Amino acid sequence: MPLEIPDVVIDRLPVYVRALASMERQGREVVNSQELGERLGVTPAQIRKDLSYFGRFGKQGRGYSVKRLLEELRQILGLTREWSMVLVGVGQLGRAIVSYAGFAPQGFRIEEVFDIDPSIVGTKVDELVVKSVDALPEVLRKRKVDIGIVAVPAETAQRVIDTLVANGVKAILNYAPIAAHAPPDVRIKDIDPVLALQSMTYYVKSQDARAK
Amino acid sequence: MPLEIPDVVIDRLPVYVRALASMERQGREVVNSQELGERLGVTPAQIRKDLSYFGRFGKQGRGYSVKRLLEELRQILGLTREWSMVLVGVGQLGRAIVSYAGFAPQGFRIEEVFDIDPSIVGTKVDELVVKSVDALPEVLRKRKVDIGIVAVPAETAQRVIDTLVANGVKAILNYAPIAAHAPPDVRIKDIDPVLALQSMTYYVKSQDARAK
DNA sequence: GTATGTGAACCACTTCACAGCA
DNA sequence: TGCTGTGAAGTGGTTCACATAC
Repeated sequence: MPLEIPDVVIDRLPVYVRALASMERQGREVVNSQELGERLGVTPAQIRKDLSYFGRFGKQGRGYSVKRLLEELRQILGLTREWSMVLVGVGQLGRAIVSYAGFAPQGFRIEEVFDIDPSIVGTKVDELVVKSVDALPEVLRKRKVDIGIVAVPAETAQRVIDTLVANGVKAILNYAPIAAHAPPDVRIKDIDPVLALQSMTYYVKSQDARAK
Repeated sequence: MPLEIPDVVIDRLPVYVRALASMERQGREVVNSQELGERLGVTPAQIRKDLSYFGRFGKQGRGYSVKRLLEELRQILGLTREWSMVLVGVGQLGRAIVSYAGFAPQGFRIEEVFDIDPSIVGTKVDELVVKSVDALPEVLRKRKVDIGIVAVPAETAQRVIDTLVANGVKAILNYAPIAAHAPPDVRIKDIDPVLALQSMTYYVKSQDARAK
């Protein structure tokens, strides 16, 4: 229905969901844009505008029903169902991702894991038997896989992404330190703590200089 | 010198650095904004404009010296020195962060690790003896610590951040799933794969719907 | 001839401010 | 009365396009 919703808006919705879920657990029934904004470091107008892209979920003079808004946003984002993922790259990083406890409670399941190293293939990681990357295309064709997680070294990351894309994966979570390329209908999100650090240093460096 | 440089520009510089470093390793001497842009999925004008905030590093008709530009950007970002970090939270995630091989080569060193759990305090993680969070303020006052990494559960994350801030830490890498609060002179970057996944589902969900 | 550096034009997102509804 | 929803205004970042320099 809504045809031109900015990406930044979509990126904020999960943040709202997280806050609302927390409030719901605390038994809160109603919240207004003012309070939600303070909690999230966002202006109230921003929140209202964001929500207005999708409908009218509030009640004037009252605010938003926490439960209702949470349900609506989950619906909008597609968080009411399970999402199946495959992980490629079972090194240290890959192992950490498999055992990360944050995915499952939110409905994200790693269902298969792959690696290129023959000495790893066949071993178990957290209940999952590591398969060869050679088997990746076949598995992608057989199973319905929603999301690919890439945790291979930089050199092979683009190739892995190409394979995922070629076999119909439309969403990729990329931990490799590369600027990944993919067609516009494929979403890629990068997780790169080093880039995050390297931009923060700019500001800290400036502050140091000023302090002197 | 830098009048009003947008945060987004600063965020892109490390990406340029990474690409240039890769090109330097490959022996490339010169690059123009066109090619760099294609490599990174950014418009050439964007690159030129970004760089123009800091100086004139190119040569008309030729492009940029890879070596020179790399040096300049590293200087600007403060990547020519080592940065000392502390990690708070030595659970599964924290351990993975300590052993992450990507930090050290870029000059980011985890020098101390802390946890609240008495059964973990005193044990070793990758050469580092885990200290009690109670000792965190003292350590921060004694040692010069540039960056704090937060890998504790959501419930305690804000408290940890407050402690870091109260003791002079100006940059925080936050892995906890919360909207962290800090004064404006403290930079916080969040690493949250779940938020990344939860926004991608929006688009994949839409595509699925369209495909039917 | 070729690619940079940059003011100006453009575009996108954010914030304002207020009408409208509970 | 209080807070939402939303056009309109404002802000900030991106892209254009060309003078400039090699």
